[in-house]
Amino acid sequence: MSHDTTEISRQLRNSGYRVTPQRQLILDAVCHLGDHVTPEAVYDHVHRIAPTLSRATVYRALHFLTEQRILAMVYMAGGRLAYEMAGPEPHHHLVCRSCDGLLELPHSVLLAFCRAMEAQYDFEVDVSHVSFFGHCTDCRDSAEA
Amino acid sequence: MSHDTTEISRQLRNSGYRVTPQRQLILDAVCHLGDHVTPEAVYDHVHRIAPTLSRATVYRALHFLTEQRILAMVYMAGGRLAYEMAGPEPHHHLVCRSCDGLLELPHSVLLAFCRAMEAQYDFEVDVSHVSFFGHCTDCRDSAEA
DNA sequence: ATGGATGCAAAAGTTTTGCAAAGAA
DNA sequence: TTCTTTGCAAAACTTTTGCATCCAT
Repeated sequence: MSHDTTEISRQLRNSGYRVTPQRQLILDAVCHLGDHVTPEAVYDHVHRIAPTLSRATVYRALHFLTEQRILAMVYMAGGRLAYEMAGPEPHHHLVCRSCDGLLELPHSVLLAFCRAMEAQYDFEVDVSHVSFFGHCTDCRDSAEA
Repeated sequence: MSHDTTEISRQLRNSGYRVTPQRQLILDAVCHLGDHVTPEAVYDHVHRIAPTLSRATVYRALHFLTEQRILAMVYMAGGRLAYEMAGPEPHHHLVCRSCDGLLELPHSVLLAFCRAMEAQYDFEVDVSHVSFFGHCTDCRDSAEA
């Protein structure tokens, strides 16, 4: 996924925050590394480009960009956290416990379910991101062998 | 929830594992502490009863008992892991991001959804436990105020 | 120039591991 | 007796924090 640097910069500046080279590098890294990027992977990537960029800055930027809804947190198998670009439309993941691979799930498949939870349990499901864990075709096939 | 000590002991011994006082204490603790028990909470609890029981033993026992399907892992808000007794019937949780409270969801409400994932995406959702995050009635009400 | 952001280093928190000793079967 | 499990301590990891400095605006 790509991102609109100009638009994001404007959004941040309008809110009184600053667009620093570090934040841009970190955002580019998440963008470039894909779907479910761990803080450590981001650090490895940006640190090669900017050796003084510290882990603290990576963690702070990931939190910050998530708060600004530019990134979204993704729950991986084993309770680990990762990040990805937050699209305008929420989407969800089927996470394979064996290979850690992700399948994207359009938001529509969850809508009915969420409404049911609301009605039956008076609970507002956070639809910004949901992960389901399990096993993908490939891993099931190799397990059967 | 309570547990059948005799039955569990037999199961473990039949598989060649040992039933130690530590494992019994840890299992009792999870049982007693309820629905979503963190390793640290287990440690605090058992350590008061058996001061030499170490954190390492708690972690090892939790992993072990989960592998034996006597406990189940529960994903909490913020990516933290917790444990609970694994009932014969899988069940699921609505986890409130504000108060960390849990609502139990019967397995039946997920069955249709899982079957759809299987059919549409060829992905076998692990139905042993699923967590949905969001906000419960109480927290929504207080947020509105 | 101002105040938000960074870098460093240290601390805090969590989970894992090696190995000798203990103890369940 | 045998072999799993424990306890301790140390290590490995992950994430957070204080504070002086830097720099985007």
